[in-house]
Amino acid sequence: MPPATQTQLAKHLGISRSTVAAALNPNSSIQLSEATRQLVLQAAAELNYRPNQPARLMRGMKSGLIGIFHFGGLSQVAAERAWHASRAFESAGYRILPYDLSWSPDGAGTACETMLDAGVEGVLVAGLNDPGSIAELKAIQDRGIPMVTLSGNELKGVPHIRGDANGAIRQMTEHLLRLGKRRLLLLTHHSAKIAPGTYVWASAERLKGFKSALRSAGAPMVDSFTRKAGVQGRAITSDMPLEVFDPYQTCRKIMETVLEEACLPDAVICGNDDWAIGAMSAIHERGLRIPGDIAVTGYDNTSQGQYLAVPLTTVAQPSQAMAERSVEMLLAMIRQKRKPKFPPLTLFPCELVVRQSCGAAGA
Amino acid sequence: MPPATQTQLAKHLGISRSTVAAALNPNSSIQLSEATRQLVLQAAAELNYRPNQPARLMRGMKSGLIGIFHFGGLSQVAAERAWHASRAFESAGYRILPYDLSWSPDGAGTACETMLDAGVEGVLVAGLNDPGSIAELKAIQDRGIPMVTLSGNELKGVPHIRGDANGAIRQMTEHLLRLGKRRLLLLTHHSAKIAPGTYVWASAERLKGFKSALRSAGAPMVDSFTRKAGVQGRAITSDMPLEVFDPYQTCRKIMETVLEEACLPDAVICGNDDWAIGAMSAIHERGLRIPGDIAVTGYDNTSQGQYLAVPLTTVAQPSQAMAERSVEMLLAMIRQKRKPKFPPLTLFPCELVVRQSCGAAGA
DNA sequence: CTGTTAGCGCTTTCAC
DNA sequence: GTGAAAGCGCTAACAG
Repeated sequence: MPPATQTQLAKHLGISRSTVAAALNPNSSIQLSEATRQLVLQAAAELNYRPNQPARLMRGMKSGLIGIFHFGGLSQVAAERAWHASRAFESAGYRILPYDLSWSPDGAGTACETMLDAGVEGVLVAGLNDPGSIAELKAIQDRGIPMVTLSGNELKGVPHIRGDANGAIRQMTEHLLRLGKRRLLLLTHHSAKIAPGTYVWASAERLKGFKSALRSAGAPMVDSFTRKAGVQGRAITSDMPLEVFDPYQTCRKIMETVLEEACLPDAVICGNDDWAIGAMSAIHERGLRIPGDIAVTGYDNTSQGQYLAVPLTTVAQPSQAMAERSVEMLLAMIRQKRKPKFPPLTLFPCELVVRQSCGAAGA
Repeated sequence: MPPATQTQLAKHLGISRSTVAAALNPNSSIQLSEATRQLVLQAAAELNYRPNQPARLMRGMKSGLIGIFHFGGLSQVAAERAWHASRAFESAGYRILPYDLSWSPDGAGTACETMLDAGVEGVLVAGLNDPGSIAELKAIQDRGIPMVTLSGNELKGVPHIRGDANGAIRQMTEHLLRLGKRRLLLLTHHSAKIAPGTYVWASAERLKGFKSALRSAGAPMVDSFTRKAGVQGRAITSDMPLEVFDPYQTCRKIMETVLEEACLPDAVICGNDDWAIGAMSAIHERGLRIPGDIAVTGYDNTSQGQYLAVPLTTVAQPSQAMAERSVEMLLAMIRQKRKPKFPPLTLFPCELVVRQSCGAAGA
């Protein structure tokens, strides 16, 4: 049941192939009578004609396809980014080839080949954090295919767009200090398998913001909390492997260990909402109260946060604006022959979403 | 930077194209000396040769690609199905083209075209529930491309695999009855936009199981609960539109309405875990206790269920086995010229996962 | 073992 | 307006 070809249409109608081609191709250089055009179009519909993409690609035609890599379909922010980007590409007349890399434990290798084979004109890398995969994207970059990275890790020579994690965590820390918290714990992740030299901003920038707020408050960073008076800050950057289908687990384990120590934090700033949920679970299990005993905050403003027993204070990124900006950039790069110069880094400010888990009175 | 072609390799080496082709093609009918083979292979690596997929496709070669449609990347079961299916396809030597339809509000139309253009040899429809999309898959079916549906809606003439929701909900209902629950409420969803004549098994089968358990217990189905003694069953099938990024919302709203009634249920059986979380949130908001005042159960055994303030009793499907079975079927259909006859429906039994939200003592 | 040739479906250029 | 012909990169069938 393969669809009819132009040759078949031509034979069927008793005309030449190029006439058929011209009729089927709206912006053909060659003009023909409306009558024949309609004749061809009608026959095409009847005989179930369908343009053969491989053949067009071989002729050097554009595919109209944009590849979207993302990582972690389960993560709501990742999904939102991809969603908004998809909408934007589609309204610009492109089709998308979405590829969820969380299903490719062996990295992005085959995924890149599939994209290349499909003839993508540009690639949006939306939230790729896997250390191995990011390197494999070079295959696409080397082919001269425009690329933009949106959140996730950076790739040298590729414009990068992300939320201002530094500023957000600084704000969050200041917020908790204002609420009277004194022993603040920051929990982030930094894969042990990451390629050396890679800047893992997700953990590094959060740490910067945390430290900067504490510094302004004149508080020291410690390795473990003490009962001394005054504010103390502490950061744990885990390199435990993450479970694909249980994003809560890692932080729960970390928190369980922390809760066995002599002096506990009274506020825990988690790197994302899933981690916050894991931390909360460990805290509840221990019979402690949130936010009474320990405040917990997240990052990403996923919908779950609103449905927890103690609604989650978190950080909201402007996902839509970020996605749309990245699409604009990518399309500009595709359309202009001379590569437009975009800044290597575009930062979007984020907002605190104050609910109850931080212990704010007004929540 | 397009990769080198075979012609370029041949020119570079001063040999004929077909020699190059034979060297590059392991199972070529033509044998050549190891020396020349190596020579070609080395040159291929040096000049960055990469087979041109469109050209091979045009020669009628197999793509080695399997399309996977899924719906709801945010849903963990959907992701698990896709994950296990991907693994299975890959270990069978196929590459996959994953396409998340939750990003295509306009249906599966363009997605189908992209798949067709890429030359997929088979398509696995994993958990597609969207009413419009399912019809559009006919485009693929009509092309004679093997297809299997895994969970989600059925498609006429396509083998379908799913969990035994009927049996699972019957078990769940019996379990709650055994725990002494008397006013049982079943909450399911059934899109209003569904094409007439479509069997929406997800809600229908759950309802069957629910009714069958109640019938065995001699309990009537009611439209609203009363204070009369004895067991009563009630079912609400909502057709509210679902929010892509907030799967909890719908059931929360339903539950809020229910909680305003005079006589409340003492057990709520939700169609999936997300709904259970939404229901729990409404119940907590109201100041009621789970499971003390109202027991709540879910379906799907997503990881979240373990991290809730009251861990969720739910139903676990054998996702991996189901995914692998569907892969086996699809591959058999692809490999055998004469279509193997598979049963139109393959049912997998599910298991209760008893935690605390149902009020079981042993939990 | 190697080289030549044909042709997959399409677009484009050039003659009629 | 229409037709003929070339060629994208590849494979397969054949001849040398």
